[in-house]
Amino acid sequence: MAPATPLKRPYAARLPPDERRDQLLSAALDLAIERGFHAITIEGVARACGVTRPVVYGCFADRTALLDALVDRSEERALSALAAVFPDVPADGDPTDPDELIVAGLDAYLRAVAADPRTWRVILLPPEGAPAAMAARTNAQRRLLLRHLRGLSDWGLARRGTALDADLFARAVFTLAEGAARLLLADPGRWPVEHFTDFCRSILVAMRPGAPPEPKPA
Amino acid sequence: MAPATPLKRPYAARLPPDERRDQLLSAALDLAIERGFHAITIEGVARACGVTRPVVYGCFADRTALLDALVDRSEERALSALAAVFPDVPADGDPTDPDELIVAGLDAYLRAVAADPRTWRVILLPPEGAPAAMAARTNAQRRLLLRHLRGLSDWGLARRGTALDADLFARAVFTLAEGAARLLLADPGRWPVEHFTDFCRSILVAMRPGAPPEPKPA
DNA sequence: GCTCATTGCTACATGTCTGTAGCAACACAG
DNA sequence: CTGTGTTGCTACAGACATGTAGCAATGAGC
Repeated sequence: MAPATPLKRPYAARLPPDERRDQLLSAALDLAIERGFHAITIEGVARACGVTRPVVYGCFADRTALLDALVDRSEERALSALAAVFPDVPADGDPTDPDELIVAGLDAYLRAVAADPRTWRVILLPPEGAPAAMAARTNAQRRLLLRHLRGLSDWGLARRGTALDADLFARAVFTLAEGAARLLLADPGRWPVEHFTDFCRSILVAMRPGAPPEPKPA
Repeated sequence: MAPATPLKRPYAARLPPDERRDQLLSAALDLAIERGFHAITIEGVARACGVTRPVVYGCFADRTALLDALVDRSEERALSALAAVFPDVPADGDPTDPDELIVAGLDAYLRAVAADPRTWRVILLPPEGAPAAMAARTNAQRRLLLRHLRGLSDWGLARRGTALDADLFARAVFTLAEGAARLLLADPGRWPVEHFTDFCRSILVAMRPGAPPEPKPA
């Protein structure tokens, strides 16, 4: 009989290894987001690409290598987005307003998250079954980021003349920013970014020291 | 030969079903905390109690039922702890200071978490492989709690004369409280509870409407 | 059109966990 | 000490995912 009814599988289109690799990673990410990481099975990823298991093993040594590659890619994307978001600690004479620095940073961060939700979902709202290695790596990056925010806080609180624990302040800002990002991801469309930045600005304004001290002693 | 060397298994002590059930659940919780939920395997739980698999099946219909029971127990414990923490919305004439209400609530919450870390760890720092059903249930409870906090915020912000979005304020307080609790759990001993309550009080004091420059940015 | 390196497929062997059936040890009542 | 019900054990069968070996289809270059 002619192969008019290729019941099993219609011999998938051939792809060069690099493209296949990318395609498989994207499919794996979709599976993780929609049905959890435990749904990232060799068979599952292969099916999602209309391909059989040995094809996956052609691109990744084993399931662990696939997951590692997925985490690598997400981390890479997130970090490159973050690099554009966070300002350096301003120099001594810099006239930048600390409050506006925070608001601008929050705005940029939230827009970056909204612009690439698939990547940030995996980081901020880890789907079921996320590998421990991934949590470890995102937490390591969080610590680095926190260190940077701590530097900014030292500078900003001093400049503002606000007497607050800089460590906890940095952590609070970070926690709230991630919380806002989670709301954005969980319910896109409901929360315009300005909703959060306006709120942030209101709080900072409310916290303005009523009688501002001397701007700088030299 | 005498059974001097019971190589395989020394016939575990017999327990009535209720006690066995509790023991199995505790062992499962330990496994989840130490090695992730995927380590909760029938065999693993049984071994941890010095028992064989059919004993587990005597107490739970299957693995899913075991996990459900574990989630039930955690939820129950957490909710009964929370019930003692959160105050009702004060009546109209009540002279309670809103800021002190927040600080006292935070204090009580953090102490409740510190008093039962195994329960709260599972909720606030879900180990690897946590079942989606569990996340769904804790999130449902979070929504309820948030509703209550929203009521308190409406009252407190009005009474204080602070013009802030009550919904976001409630969410912010909740997010920060959970963040503080996570720090407590992740690194017990490093963070005295007063560290957080003092910081919280400092912020609220700084936000006292002493000299609000302009209420709204046109 | 043929050749041949490349890409994908079928089929197998293995390991780990689940869930069940039927037997064996214990301990308490009398 | 002996019966009897309860609790635990050994042993089996099946599901599902992994990872591998060897064959088959494809299509670009001559």
